[in-house]
Amino acid sequence: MPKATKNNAMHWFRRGLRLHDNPALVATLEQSPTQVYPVYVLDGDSYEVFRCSPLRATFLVECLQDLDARLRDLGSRLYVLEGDPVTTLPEKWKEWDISHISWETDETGEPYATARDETVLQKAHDANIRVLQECSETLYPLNAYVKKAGKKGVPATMTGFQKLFDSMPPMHKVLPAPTKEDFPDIKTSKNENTNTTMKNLKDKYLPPKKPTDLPWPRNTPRDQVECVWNANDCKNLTPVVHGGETLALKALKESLAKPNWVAAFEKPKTDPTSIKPATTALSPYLSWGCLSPRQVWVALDEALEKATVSPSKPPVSLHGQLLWRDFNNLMAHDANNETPACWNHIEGNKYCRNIPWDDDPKALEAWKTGRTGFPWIDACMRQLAQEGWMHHLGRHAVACFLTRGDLWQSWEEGAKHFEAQLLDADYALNGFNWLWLSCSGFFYQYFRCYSPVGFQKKNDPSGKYIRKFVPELKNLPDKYIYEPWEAPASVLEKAGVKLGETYPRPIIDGDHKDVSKDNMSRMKAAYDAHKAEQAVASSSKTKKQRTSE
DNA sequence: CACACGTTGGCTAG
DNA sequence: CTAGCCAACGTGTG
Repeated sequence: MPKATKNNAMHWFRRGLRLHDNPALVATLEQSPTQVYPVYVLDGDSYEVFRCSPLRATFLVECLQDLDARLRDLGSRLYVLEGDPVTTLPEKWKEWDISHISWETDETGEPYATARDETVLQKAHDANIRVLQECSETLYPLNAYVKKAGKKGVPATMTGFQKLFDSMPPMHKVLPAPTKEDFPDIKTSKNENTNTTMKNLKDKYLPPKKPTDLPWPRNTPRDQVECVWNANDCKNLTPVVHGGETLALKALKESLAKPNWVAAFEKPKTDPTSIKPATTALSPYLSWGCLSPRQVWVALDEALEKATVSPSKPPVSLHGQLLWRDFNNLMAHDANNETPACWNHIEGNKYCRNIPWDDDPKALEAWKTGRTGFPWIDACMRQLAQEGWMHHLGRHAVACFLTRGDLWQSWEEGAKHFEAQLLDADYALNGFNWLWLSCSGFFYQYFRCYSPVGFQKKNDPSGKYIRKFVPELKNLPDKYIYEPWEAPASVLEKAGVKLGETYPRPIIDGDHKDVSKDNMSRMKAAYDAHKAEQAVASSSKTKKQRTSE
């Protein structure tokens, strides 16, 4: 029998945990491979798993289970490997006689993924394996924005980004999910070897069943892992959404079922104290890639066609939310392009002002655990722990409180906690929003400060949101639900609240008004110092230019 | 150099 | 419910 040219494909899922609009997967199938191995590598050191709460772990497990089920519907399956992709993948290339591999490009410059992909690329080259990479994490490839922006560089304001976006050519069309016919049919395959291999793998490399099946980071001592938990911590959690492409597509359909709601959507006007999310809550699906942003974009277009009210516009509209996402990704890409690995750090981040934050582990811990003594802040933080989600404006309030507003703690610490806890934790978006809220970058009006007391009284005067997530306060009368320390002793007693025992007194020294005023002058000083630094830098630059002339 | 503007502040007066 | 002030940021445009 003549030896056929080998043509075995591997598609490596990382983010992009979906079949629809997956150009890298399609590119692999277009090679008409004899066999296809869709793989996912469980990697404790990856950005997604390194800091991973039980809720995030559960979500990932659900995504992988769903992906496997959807592939099985097409006569294929998912192979879940474990360990460092840099060594695990090459082992399987050899074992499975792979000739080409595909994956969705990570363009954000997230340091772990960037180094990992460079190594895998090199090893594939050495092993004579063809690599097919496609961009589908954003509406346009980030590189396409960079090219279009040209010499003057990418815009660092949303207005500028919107102009750039409007100048882009038509968007790449949404690719449908592959069908059964796109996958090789094992049953009719005449290749004996392939059939035997597939049979031998039948009970191997199955997706994880529970969150505790996920690996811990390989190179970090257990006590230094950011988020340590066990099976017990997985009980009684109520995730805002469950993982997987199937549920993602269903949620998308349901979100857009009311065209007039879509058209009228204005993000700042949605209610953070709603018990059921007042927004679409599609962000976890976009973050893990269960949903394609282009798919959402097109679905929004279709919904708007059916609307009878005039549509809101970016940046507050639903389309606008996708623009923010691309903009944030572009900023991360640009920051990391110049000084690698800086985006979720202060050090070396060209978009971040260095503000001399305090370091108070007790304050940080109180914030993380929802025990600051400010019921609205604590309710938000406890919703995060309970559901893996909180409304965008809640995130604003707690981020402001932790940093420039009250506690004066570094946004890096807040960002790490969000990365561990949020189902939608996203490298680019999380970094951008912490820069914004702490007034370290992109937003500078530090005199606009959220009140941890009054901010949501307008939406929720009776404090039903607080009563749900901070149940030890649930019997307080409306008048004191946002500020229990103002309540007379008799009222507290009647509600069963003992301040300092059943619920903390406010963590800050004095009134929020006074503390935030003081912090504003600290911001002013930090900004002045920054200005002075800039002046020195630019004058030394001018000098250099003169000397070189 | 002046001025408008910036996804989503708080507060008070009317 | 709205307007205007608070004290006053940086960026982009003319």
